[in-house]
Amino acid sequence: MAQNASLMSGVPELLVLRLLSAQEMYGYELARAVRESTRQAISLGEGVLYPALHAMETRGFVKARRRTVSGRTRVYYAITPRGNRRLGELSGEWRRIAGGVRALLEGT
Amino acid sequence: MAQNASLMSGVPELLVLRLLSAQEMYGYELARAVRESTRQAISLGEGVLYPALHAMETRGFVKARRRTVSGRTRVYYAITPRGNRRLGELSGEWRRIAGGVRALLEGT
DNA sequence: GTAGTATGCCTCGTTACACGAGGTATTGGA
DNA sequence: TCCAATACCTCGTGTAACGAGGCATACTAC
Repeated sequence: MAQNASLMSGVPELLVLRLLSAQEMYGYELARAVRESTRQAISLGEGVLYPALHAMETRGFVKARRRTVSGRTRVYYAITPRGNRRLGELSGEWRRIAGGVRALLEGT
Repeated sequence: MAQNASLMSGVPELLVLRLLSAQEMYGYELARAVRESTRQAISLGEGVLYPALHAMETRGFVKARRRTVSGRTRVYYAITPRGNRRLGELSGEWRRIAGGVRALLEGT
């Protein structure tokens, strides 16, 4: 699936935070969840997902917790209160932008 | 109005092409039209608009035509066939992305 | 046994682009 | 005479998506 950098900006963070607001998840699981929840419309490459997660951790939006399951190391991420606020901001922005684009595209 | 770079990527080009697909317009006019058509949701700064127009001209999506009106020089832009194809692609991408985001946000 | 696929994490370099700040110039109204 | 609106432009900065590459383990099929 051809991703379009120039239309995806900010979206990965929004999607990840939204998924984590429902439950703790690990990276690989998040990748799958994004594909499924967007009905294959969006797929986050690992070169996008992992750096995004690290950045969000640095900024205090998520908290990481390593855990080994059947010989494999997973890094589980949980959303923080700060991350929840961020999610609120981002989804507000998204609604504003998406609403504006839709208004213009459908033009009166 | 605080613009959010990380959610706007690719959007300016899409909006401008869509407006030009209805009629020829000049830069300043486009800026106003974007604000109005998006119901003040989106405002393209000149540092975004003009470089975007130049890039689109270079890529053959629009054609520029200078015209002096009452002592002021305006640069009118018209969409090209190539630009129309580009518009089709971009709006398809947008629908895909926006649909995916909406599906995930509203999630079950 | 061993080859291939799925799981699971990571980083680096490139490219693209939004944005603010700054610059120039003319017109017209207070 | 000053200031807002019109109308164009560029440069530098910062952010972020993306592909390609790398590492390692588990499981399944041949």
